[in-house]
Amino acid sequence: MNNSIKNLLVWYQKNERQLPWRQTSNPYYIWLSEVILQQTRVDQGLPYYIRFTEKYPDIALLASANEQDVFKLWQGLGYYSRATNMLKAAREIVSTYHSEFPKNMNLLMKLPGIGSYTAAAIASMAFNMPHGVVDGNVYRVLSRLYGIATPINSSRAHTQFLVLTEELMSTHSPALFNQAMMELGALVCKPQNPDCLACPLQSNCFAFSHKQQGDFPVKTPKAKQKTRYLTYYVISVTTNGHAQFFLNQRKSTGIWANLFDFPSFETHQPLPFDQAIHQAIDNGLLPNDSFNITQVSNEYKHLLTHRILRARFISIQISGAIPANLIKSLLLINQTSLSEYPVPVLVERYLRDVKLIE
DNA sequence: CAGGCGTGGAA
DNA sequence: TTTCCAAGCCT
Repeated sequence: MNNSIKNLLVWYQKNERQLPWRQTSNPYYIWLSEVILQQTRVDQGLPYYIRFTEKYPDIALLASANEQDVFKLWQGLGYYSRATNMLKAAREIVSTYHSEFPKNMNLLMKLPGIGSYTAAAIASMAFNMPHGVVDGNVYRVLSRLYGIATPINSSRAHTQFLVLTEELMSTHSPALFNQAMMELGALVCKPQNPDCLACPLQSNCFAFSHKQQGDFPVKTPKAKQKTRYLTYYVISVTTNGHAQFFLNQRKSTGIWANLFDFPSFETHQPLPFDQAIHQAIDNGLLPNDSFNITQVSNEYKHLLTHRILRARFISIQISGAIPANLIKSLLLINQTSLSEYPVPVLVERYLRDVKLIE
C-alpha cells in the first residue's frame, strides 16, 4: 500500500490543477478557500475567492469590513451562514490571536465556521501538521479502496475514516497527501464514471477489483424535498416620479439568514390571490384601501437541496398613507439602491426580469 | 444526531 | 425533467 501512496503523490504532482490557493501557505488564504469550497465546486467558488482576496488581501482588512459588504460579496454562493461565521472568525483572530491563526486543532475548531475538516485543512496545508482531512472526496476514495460500507453520513464514519487517513498519511507530507487524496477524488475517483484506468491506487482498490465502484460510498438516503409556496409583496411608493421599495431583512436564522428580500408569506399550500391580498391587509402590510396591484409575476421555481420553493411576486403601489407597520419593520429604499443589498438568487432573478436592477 | 442550510453543473 | 451532489458546519 505504501507504494500506492507514493504513486498517488507522484500522480498528484503531475496532475494537480493550478489553483490560486495552492500557490501559498498563508493560512488566511487557505482558510478563505476552504470556507468558500465547503459543499461548493471549484468552478463555482473560484471567482468568489478571487474577489475576496482582491477586496480583503489580509485578515485584518476582512475583520474591519462591514457585514453587508461581506454579504454582498458572498451573494449567490449559498450557505450564507458561512459569510457570517467567516467575519466573526476573522474578528476573533485579529482581536484574540493578534491576527495569527492558532497552530492548534482545538483552538482552530473553536472558531465559528471551522469544523474538523477545515481545521485539519488549515493545520496540514498552512502549517504542515499531520492531521487528515476527511471530506466527501476522501470518503469516496477510501470507501472504494477498502470496500468500507459504513454510511458516510453517520457519526462514526468520520472517526473511522480519519484514523485510516492518518495511517495512510504516515510520514508523508500532510499538505501533499491531503491535497492528493482530495484531488484524486475530484478528478479520477469521481462519484459517477470514475476513471479507474488512470488511478494510481487501482491495483489495491477493492471496488475496482470487484466492479463495485457504484456501490461506494454508502450513504443513508436523505429526506425528500418538501414543497413550500412563497408569496412576495413588492410594495412601492412613488413620490414625484421617484420609486421607493420596502425591503425586509431576514432573520439571523433559517434560510437566507440576514439577507434582504421583500415581505412575504410562506405556506404549505398555494396561496390564492384573493387570500394573499387579505392576509397582507390583515398583517398590516397593506392599508385597507388606496393601493393598486400592478402586476402578478409568473411562478418562480427555486430548488434547494432540501426544499422546492414556488414563489410568486405581487407588485403593489401604495398611493395613500403608509401603514405604520411597514415603516417600523421594513426598510424603505430607493429603486436605484436595490442592487446594493445582498439578496437571494431567487430575488435577484426576479429583479432582473422586471428590470428593477441592471 | 437528524435535519437545516444554497446554488448550479452534470448526466 | 429529474436526480445527484460539491474541499461541511451548526444545532
